[in-house]
Amino acid sequence: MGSLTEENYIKSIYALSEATGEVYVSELAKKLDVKLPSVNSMVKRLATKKLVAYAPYKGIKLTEKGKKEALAIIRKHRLAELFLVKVMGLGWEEVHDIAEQLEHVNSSRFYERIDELLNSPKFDPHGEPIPDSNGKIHTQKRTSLIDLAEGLTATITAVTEDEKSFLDHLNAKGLQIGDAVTIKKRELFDGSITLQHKSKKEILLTHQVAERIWVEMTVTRS
Amino acid sequence: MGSLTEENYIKSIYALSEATGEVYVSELAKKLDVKLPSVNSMVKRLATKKLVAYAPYKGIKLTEKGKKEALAIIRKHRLAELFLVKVMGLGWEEVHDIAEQLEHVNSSRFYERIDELLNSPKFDPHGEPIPDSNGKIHTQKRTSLIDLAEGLTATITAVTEDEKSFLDHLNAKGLQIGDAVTIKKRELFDGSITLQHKSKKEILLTHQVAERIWVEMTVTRS
DNA sequence: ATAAAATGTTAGATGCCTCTAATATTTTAA
DNA sequence: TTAAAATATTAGAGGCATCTAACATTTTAT
Ligand SMILES: [Mn+2]
Ligand SMILES: [Mn+2]
Ligand SMILES: [Mn+2]
Ligand SMILES: [Mn+2]
Repeated sequence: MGSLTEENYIKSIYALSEATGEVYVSELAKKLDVKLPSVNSMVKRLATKKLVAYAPYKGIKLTEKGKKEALAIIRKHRLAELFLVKVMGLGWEEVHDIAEQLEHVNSSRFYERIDELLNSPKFDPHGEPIPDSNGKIHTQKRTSLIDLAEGLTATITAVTEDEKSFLDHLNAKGLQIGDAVTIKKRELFDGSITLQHKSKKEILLTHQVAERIWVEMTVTRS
Repeated sequence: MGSLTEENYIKSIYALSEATGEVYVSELAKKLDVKLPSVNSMVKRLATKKLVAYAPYKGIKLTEKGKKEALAIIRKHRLAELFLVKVMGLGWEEVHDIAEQLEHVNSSRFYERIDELLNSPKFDPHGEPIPDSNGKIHTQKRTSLIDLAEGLTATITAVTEDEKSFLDHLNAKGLQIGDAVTIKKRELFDGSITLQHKSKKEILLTHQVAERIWVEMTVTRS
């Protein structure tokens, strides 16, 4: 295992490569909030350790070894988040920051027990899939709320952010994973969406918020 | 809060000062398994930060600020250990190493919840007192097994080590905190002790082991 | 009072991780 | 095809935490 810093680089490279394919040194610098030369030298170190392959102007790519390490850290992060919610009773909006620390705990026993206590869970509290202990991850195809036509009903399965401010916002709106929602109105002007919620309340979401919410279409029978 | 390294220095200084009064740079070096000059420069840094007062050849002393920080870390360590045993179902012999990592987690929510779930516990799984959130700690006067006369009965309240090998040894002997034991025989030659245990078995302990076990005299009525 | 033992310091270096300032290369767009 | 934009590198430095090698001071025991 590498240092804490190294682990955070690997994790960020993985996340960015999922989102955008290539990862540029400059992107990584922005994500990690460090300056370019810092990233440059770390990427060299990671390349020496065969954790990444790097070609300037072409981007950084994790090697198999790097990918495996990334998935191990993500597994620990997500297991920790779910544990904090299910076993310790914390809110889904407050677990990410703690998991950022717990993901670096080096103890197979600790994570074995968490996995057992949660009965080998498949999803974290934000609907993100938890890689299994071999690093296998089930990526689902996802539909965003903004891609749903008026009148359709769907179930919220995940959100793409675990930043506290975003989750606080959803809490305030009364939205949770598992909730069924119907698209009442889509505004052409600003992309905002009005939902009909099980609570009978109508909920207005801006485009910015709605696009971060993933849903699964509710099966409709004739 | 300081760095992880700094926290470990503070904690070790506290532990050594409990055991021996003064703490010499050389002692600390041995305990932390680093060389003298490393300790020398760190102690200077800690002194700059007003965490310790240091006089060469006289020893290192924690300031009030340093003591407060030490107790906060010890509190987190011991809460974590008990949590790992009581909530997560790990054995008392395997929790110390994990707690060494968890004690550095920076999250008041995390430790608040642990404290609540455990109902503000007073002792860790090895019988060590848990400082309260203000750093107040209840130090008990302790009697070692080796100071008990033949024929007396006492209850095991704590052990002075949480090293795995020592606890594995006690597990193998079938001894736990809370067990009542009677001194059957004390050997003059090597200081070893034979116990009568609730399990009806007789247990032989070397001096080295017995001196690390604390007991409370069982009240005897006439 | 002196020598021995215990305790501590300085100098100089290294690895990790970061920075600013200056410069370089590659890609893309006019 | 050249200029602009995007991307990246080098040089030189600093803080933290560690080391080895050499040297220094204080305490203690004789
Ligand atoms: Mn998270
Ligand atoms: Mn999550
Ligand atoms: Mn411990
Ligand atoms: Mn303990």
